[in-house]
Amino acid sequence: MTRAAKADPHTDSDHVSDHTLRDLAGYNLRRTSQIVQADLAKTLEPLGLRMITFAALVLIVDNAGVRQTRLANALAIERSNLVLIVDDLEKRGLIQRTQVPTDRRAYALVPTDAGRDVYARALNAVHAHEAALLSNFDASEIATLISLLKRVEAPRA
Amino acid sequence: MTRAAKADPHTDSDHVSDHTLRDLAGYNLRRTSQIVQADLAKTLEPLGLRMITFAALVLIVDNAGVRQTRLANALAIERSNLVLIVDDLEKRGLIQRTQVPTDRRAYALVPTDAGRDVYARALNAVHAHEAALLSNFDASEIATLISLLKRVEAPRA
DNA sequence: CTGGATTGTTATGATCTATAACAGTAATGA
DNA sequence: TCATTACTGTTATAGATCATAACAATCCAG
Repeated sequence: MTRAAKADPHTDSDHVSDHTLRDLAGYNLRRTSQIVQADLAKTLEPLGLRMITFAALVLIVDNAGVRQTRLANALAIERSNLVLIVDDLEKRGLIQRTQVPTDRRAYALVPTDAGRDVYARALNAVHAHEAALLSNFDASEIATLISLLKRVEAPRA
Repeated sequence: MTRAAKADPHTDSDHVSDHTLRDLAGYNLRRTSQIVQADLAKTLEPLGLRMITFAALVLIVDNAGVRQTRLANALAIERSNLVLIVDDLEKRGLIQRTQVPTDRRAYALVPTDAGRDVYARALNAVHAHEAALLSNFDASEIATLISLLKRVEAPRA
């Protein structure tokens, strides 16, 4: 047996009270997000995708022809950090950088058939993951959670 | 004027649709958490605290005498990473590593008066920050948000 | 046409995190 | 008792993540 079974009622030495932190939305947000992201990463790993790579692929499929700067804005990451992500997607044949006729600086990002296929499979995996993650939530609770999260974010948009 | 005022109704080239991602709890969690953490960091910066250092200080004040391994568990970080955090708090005179009579390997972490003072001021700042962050939420909505976040996390505890 | 802005890119440093290894100490069980 | 095992704090290290600055090529406004 591990140390978990230890019980020593006359001392609280193995209980750390974190109620002060747990009353803070920010702390709960941080903790919950950490857990969910770690879990999601495991879900996407078999598909060879990281969270941010998956998100980029989704936006490229849903917005064929999008350019990198706009994609970076939508993902709330720096243009410079998007470069390697797009490189990765392109090297694996999931998207292509195509010329924009009206602007020779820019690339229009378009998905390949393989990209659309991985998109579909990844999305299924993520949806299954979320269903498992939120198995003790009903539909309205999930909607409430997402709605509240968006509202926290919204005033800054 | 910046580029923001541009409007070109016959093309959606400056609108990136992210509804697929926005339907995912995990993605919203990630985005919201990023924003809140960045904001919280700014709140704590004037006090010389990082998020995790603040959290550690709170737990040490609320659980005087706690040992490092238990503190790391409560914060969900590695023992090794806690060392520098505790070093920092100790160097700045906010806590002390004191000997545990019954176990010469371990240190009992106790706050100093200065530590309790910074704790109080930091907590006030964070509470004010959260009030501003959630200014368009009523009390019950905040409670709901925190409760839902805890429930996502709970099955893994 | 020219100066300023934008696009994608590279390089770089800061921060954060997980892992492995270690010495010292404690606990366990034969 | 003593030998093995487990735990504590620590150090070192490598990976991931992220923001910033600088750059050439290109576009745009006056």
